[in-house]
Amino acid sequence: MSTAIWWVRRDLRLADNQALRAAMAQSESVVPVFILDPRLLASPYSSTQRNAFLLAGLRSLDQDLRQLGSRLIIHQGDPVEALTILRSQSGATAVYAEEDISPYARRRDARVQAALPLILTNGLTVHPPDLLLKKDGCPYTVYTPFSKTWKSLPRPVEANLLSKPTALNTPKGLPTLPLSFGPALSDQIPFKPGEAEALRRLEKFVRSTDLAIYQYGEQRNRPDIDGTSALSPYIRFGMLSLRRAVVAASQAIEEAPDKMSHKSAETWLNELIWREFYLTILYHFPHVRQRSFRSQYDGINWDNDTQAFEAWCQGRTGYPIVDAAMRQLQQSGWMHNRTRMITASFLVKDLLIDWRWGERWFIQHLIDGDPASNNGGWQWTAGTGTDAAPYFRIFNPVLQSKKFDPQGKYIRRWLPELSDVPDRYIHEPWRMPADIQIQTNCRIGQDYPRPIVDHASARKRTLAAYKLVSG
DNA sequence: TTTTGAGTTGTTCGA
DNA sequence: GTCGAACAACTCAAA
Repeated sequence: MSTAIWWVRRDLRLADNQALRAAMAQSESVVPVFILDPRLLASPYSSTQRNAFLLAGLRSLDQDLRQLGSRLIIHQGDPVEALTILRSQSGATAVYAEEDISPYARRRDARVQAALPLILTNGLTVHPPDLLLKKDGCPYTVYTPFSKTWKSLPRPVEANLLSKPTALNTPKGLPTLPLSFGPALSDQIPFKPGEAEALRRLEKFVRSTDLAIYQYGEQRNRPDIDGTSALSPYIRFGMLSLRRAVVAASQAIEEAPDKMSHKSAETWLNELIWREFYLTILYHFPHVRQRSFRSQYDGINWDNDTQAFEAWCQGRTGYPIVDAAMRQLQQSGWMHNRTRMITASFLVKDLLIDWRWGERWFIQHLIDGDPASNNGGWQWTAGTGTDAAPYFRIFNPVLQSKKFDPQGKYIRRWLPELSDVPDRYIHEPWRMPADIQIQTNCRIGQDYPRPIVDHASARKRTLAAYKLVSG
């Protein structure tokens, strides 16, 4: 009887899993394995809560596998060694895995491929990154033409998605580690791990009676409203395939009742394509993890004030929208997309701190932290990346706050010390007269920090620093 | 090869 | 208070 190993990495799902499908097609018996790679778990880019989410996700996958008569094998250690051991224990003839594109993953897979019969399948992206190219054969570096070509290619349809396997034959008696170890997921993390939860959320977003996907265009920018799909942690770990999300988006676009709804659903699809764009960029330009995509910006003379950086990390800059967002990140492991841009712009352009410092802090705290999207977002904000914001486009944290959190609901949720501050001063509490500061228990400089920089002068300093290297 | 049109997410200033 | 222009030219993709 032939046996194959299904090596789970960031595809913690049974439905629409091309690696699992390939393993099942080639073998009567399949061994699902996850390898806890100490190099990843202890990396300076790892996050305790993201690791906890992963481990909880593995427990959930193990439960799903038990229902099929199988189970998830856990190994700890170097992947080449672990797979070699597992191969001799199980008598497997091949290892199947979904291709990953990060520089570390590709080096690791090349090492495994040199030692073992490893077969990589597509599935992380809808269109493989080495196939979606310009007519001259080079990769796209601008989003709009990339997305046009992406949309011109055949779209996945529901019928083509593999339904969940109904049974999985796995050899018995393989040694495994218990999944009870490791950090626990904090109760403050508003994401329940697992494939079932991912699908429930997707259904709710695209089909619920409140038509969330059809209001996405307007509501997605409001951190005070639950207007986003909040699917990013699930897509990050493959509890939901990008392909399945695209199918849902395409159906919603087709069935849209009016023009605005149509546009909204199209906007959400574009967000999925942005994810694919940045995965493709990292695949073709791995140097972006170390340096600016546009090399002239490596010469920026950053201020890199460690005290200012610490204030930003801890949410003590004195700008409420920035501080609320940074506390949301630390407490809940997630941050709204609009405030990711606001806080990133503040770090880079108000504090003149190297975008890589912020990139690292985000990846150390985000449950959905993904090297490709995180790097793409930071380089976009810093103006150093592909298709980046022009460097003179500097967010004004007060205007952004007034525009996207008009009543200060988001601010008050994450900054209880500002809960009694009147609406009039909620976006810039340092303007409060002294008597109101006392009445509302919010003395600036004591209960809540004074702004650590003046936006107008910080803006001028940054424009000058960028101008020096651009041109 | 040269040319042409276009490019996620803004802000500030002055009329 | 509202509006358009300036920010600053540059790179990319495709004809």
